[in-house]
Amino acid sequence: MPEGPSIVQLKEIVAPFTGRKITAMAGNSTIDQGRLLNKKVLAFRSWGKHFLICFKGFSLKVHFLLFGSYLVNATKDRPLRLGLTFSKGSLNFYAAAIKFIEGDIEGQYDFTSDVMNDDWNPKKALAKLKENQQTLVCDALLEQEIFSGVGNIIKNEVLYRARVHPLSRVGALPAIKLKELVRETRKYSFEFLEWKRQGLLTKHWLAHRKKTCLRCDLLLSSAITGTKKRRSFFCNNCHQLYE
DNA sequence: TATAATGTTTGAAC
DNA sequence: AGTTCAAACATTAT
Repeated sequence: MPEGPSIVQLKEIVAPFTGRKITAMAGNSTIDQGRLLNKKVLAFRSWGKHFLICFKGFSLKVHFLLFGSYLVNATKDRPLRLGLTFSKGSLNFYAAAIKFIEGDIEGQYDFTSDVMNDDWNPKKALAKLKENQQTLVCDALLEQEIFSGVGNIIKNEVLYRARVHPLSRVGALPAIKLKELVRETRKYSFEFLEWKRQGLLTKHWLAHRKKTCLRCDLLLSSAITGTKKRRSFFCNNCHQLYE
């Protein structure tokens, strides 16, 4: 359930718990759960795929990895990782990686690299890309220090829209194409969020897990690509390979 | 029902 | 000592 936009949606869903005190904790998380008792949530924040629950002096970082999930005011038949009970309602995490972060969140995260953040800085992303000339674009898009929050779906959809072959070298892309990639990554991430809210995300996939190219009507290629070894879907006809 | 998948960290092996 | 790689984790739609 990861990728940045899904975490932004989670923030929206739990917003009513802001300012609430935790009255009980449960679950198999090995963190010092007692520390959370009677603590008031100051804010829910996020950085890429990191979901952050901020308290005075520390924060709780929740990462959903590949299979993590959450339920609000509900439980399911799976081992509970961490359950937070508020005076009115509860927030339950399953199969997530959870840790404390000490001190103020500011300074520990560079929010200008988060594609969903108001402080997102496309120029910085572009500059970082230019420092990675040899990197394949399929890897570069998944680089959290450059595009925090981008996952495999966003990668595939952005490359399809920009018509860039996943095995292209960053350094081989014309400057204008590189800019387009950065712009499209931000744009698609917000479309992802909107479609996710509507429950129509998968309906709008153009490339990810698709079999045929909507532009060419040809079969899409599906291959594990890059050093990150994640699957890419691309059309050998309309995705341009820059090398 | 077997498989693949919206992901990252860790520690062994080169 | 730097780099690569498999393992581990853990769930569910297709």
